[in-house]
Amino acid sequence: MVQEGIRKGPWTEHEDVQLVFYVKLFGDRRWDFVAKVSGLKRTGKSCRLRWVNYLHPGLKHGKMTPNEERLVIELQSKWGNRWSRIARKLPGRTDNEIKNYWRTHMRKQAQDRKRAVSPTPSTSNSSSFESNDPPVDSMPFMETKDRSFYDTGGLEMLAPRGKNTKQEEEGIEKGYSLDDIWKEIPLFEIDTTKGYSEEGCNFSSQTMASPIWNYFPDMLSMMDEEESSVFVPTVTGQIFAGYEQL
DNA sequence: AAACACGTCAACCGCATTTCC
DNA sequence: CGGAAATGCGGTTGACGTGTT
Repeated sequence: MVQEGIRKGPWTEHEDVQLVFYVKLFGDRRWDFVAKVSGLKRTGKSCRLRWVNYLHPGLKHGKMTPNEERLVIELQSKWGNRWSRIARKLPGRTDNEIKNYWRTHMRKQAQDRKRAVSPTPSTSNSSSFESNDPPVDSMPFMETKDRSFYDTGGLEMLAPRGKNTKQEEEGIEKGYSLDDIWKEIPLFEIDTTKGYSEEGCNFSSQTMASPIWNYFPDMLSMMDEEESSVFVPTVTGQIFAGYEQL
């Protein structure tokens, strides 16, 4: 699959919209297929990454809470750099995010250590949590099943999680600019009178991190039927008029 | 106000693992 | 069962934003 003209670098808003749309249609498993069918000049790999790290509904985009930070540190000391595994214990956080956090954390720590070449080497080890903290498994917000949370596998994600409300608030506090971005996506050209009305949209900011979902409320409920291929030409034709590369 | 240093984050790359035929 | 393709994971990099001098 040597695709010519593969795009790299930052994703545009339009690409995001397009990707979300097609992931909703075909699920988040067949990335090569999604990449091809969407007309995005991206590799399946790249699409997956974008989805997992940025577009997936339920992602938290704000700063890590102290609890999360603690958990990351503890789990890292327990499991090492198994970022995706650690991420599974932190709903709404991605392995990439955690990895990034850890790097920053370690750098800071290294600097601190350098500075304070400590006279009291009393267990100022990399993991100051090793002994004192309660077992991770007993922590309250570890309810995620072992399955990766960004494993939407289709429709499951649509069920309200009802867990993120608080974090959403925190996200807002951080000036979560995605909202703004999404609002400007020229997608509203979708004729909302044709079945994409805003009523009936249960998702809203409560459960969905990405406002993109507001644009596809009804479509989301159609996702079960993977074979919505009939749906594709019509709807996408409307939405992405001028972008069809199918 | 400009230059520099530092931190953060998105995205790429290569390798490993899993799935499919 | 073996090979090819797809997917997942972890390491790394580069761009950008912010703080400091």
